Amino acid sequence: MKYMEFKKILDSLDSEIYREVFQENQDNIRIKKEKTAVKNFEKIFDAVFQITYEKGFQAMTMRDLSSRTNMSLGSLYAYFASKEELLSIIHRQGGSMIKNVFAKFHNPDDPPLEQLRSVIKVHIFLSEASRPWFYFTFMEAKNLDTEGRAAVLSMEEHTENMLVHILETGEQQGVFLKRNHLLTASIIKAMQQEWYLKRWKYKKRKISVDDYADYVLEFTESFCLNAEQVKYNFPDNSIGQ
Amino acid sequence: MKYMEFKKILDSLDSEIYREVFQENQDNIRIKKEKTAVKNFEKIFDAVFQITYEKGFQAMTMRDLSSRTNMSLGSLYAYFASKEELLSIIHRQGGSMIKNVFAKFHNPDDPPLEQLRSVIKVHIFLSEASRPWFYFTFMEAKNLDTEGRAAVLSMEEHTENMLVHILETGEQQGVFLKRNHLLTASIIKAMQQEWYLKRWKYKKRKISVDDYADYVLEFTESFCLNAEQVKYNFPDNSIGQ
DNA sequence: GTCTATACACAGATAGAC
DNA sequence: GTCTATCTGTGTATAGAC
Repeated sequence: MKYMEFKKILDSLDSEIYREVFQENQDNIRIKKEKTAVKNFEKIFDAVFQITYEKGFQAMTMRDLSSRTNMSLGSLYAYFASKEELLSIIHRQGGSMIKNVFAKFHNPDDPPLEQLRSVIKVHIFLSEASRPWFYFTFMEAKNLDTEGRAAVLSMEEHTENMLVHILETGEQQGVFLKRNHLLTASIIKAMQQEWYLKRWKYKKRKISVDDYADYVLEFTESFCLNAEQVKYNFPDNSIGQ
Repeated sequence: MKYMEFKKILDSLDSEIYREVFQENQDNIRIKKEKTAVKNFEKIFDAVFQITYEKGFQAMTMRDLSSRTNMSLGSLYAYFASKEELLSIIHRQGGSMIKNVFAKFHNPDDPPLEQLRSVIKVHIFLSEASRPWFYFTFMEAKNLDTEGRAAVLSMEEHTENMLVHILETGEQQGVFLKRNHLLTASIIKAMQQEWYLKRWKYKKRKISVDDYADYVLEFTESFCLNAEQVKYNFPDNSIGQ
């Protein structure tokens, strides 16, 4: 799968996000018209991502946010009760979106090698499509309350466990080598993270997200794959699609 | 090399750091006695690292710092002119320390494979020994002024170029495979970074820094090493020490 | 729903006694 | 060198007109 295909499928879901934000917080905000709320939540979120990328959430003042959105302070507070709640809304919303996408693209009945490739690619592609959110979550997690931090950690563990399970199944089937699968999973996650934390670097070097994902796959497979078994299953050079 | 050996060598240099901080900033601070300054700079730096790890530098107030160090606000301002200058001092000092250590442990005349192993290990070991500083630099880099950010980036490029050079030399000698060495270097850096960004995770799982460094090496070598050439050079199983 | 004006708290920083 | 007390700016948040 290439990034463009992924993006197309994703976009068909994407428009729902801000409607969800409105509906989930309907009781706590003063805005009643869905159309207005959706339009402005999008504007607010985008501005938060921009400013936070430049100087961090703590350093962002409500006046920064006001001037970037062209909304007054008073208006902003009609959409959320406090700066801290805004942080919490962004986190919650992003988290639920991520989970949905993963569930949609993951098929536990595929053979392990295919699952491994798919999980790695989907994670990198998703972090490309929603880079502001991934970056934001990583950098601002420490500003969350206890509950929020727990949610971030549980997500981290969830994706790691997914990888471990795939690697173990593959090992049992003789496709993957015997390794410390938990450590392998952590290192794969580190490579995925690299993409959204340092994207400016790859942009400068004209490395596309497809290039990067393929390289991560190659790196990972050279370590995990049982070469004998693979030769047996794929006698021609169809490996790597 | 094991972490313990590395740490012993490092400690013999380490005691100098706070004396350097004093001497380099002697003109800008009101404290005149070296002994007092050194003792308190150490206390201040440690407190900053602790608090920043919990909530970030922006969110740290001078009053937080005051109560954590048991020094009054007035006293603190005898050691630096402003909160921003404190940030700058910490960054500058750490940067110069890192460069010294790298220079001390890197021998460009060693064979490429040995250099690769050494650079990877030294980086991980150093980030273990000075984890608060590495973590601080990564998370707080965006709060620096233009000059400071440029320094961080140049350090990042410096270590990456070191790796690229080693991989190229090795390829020419037939020890390493032909790869996109710049991408390989970036991914190695991502694996190194994982250690100091997520150290709590490995502590929980009882993975030591030696375990982790060895795993990174194994991972990297399975991708980079030219298996034929290695067999030729090391007919027995002495590989990996 | 959005605005301006403002309350109130708390941050960084300094003065000056000891 | 260190302290307490205090100044001053700026941040979050709200009240109330439109």
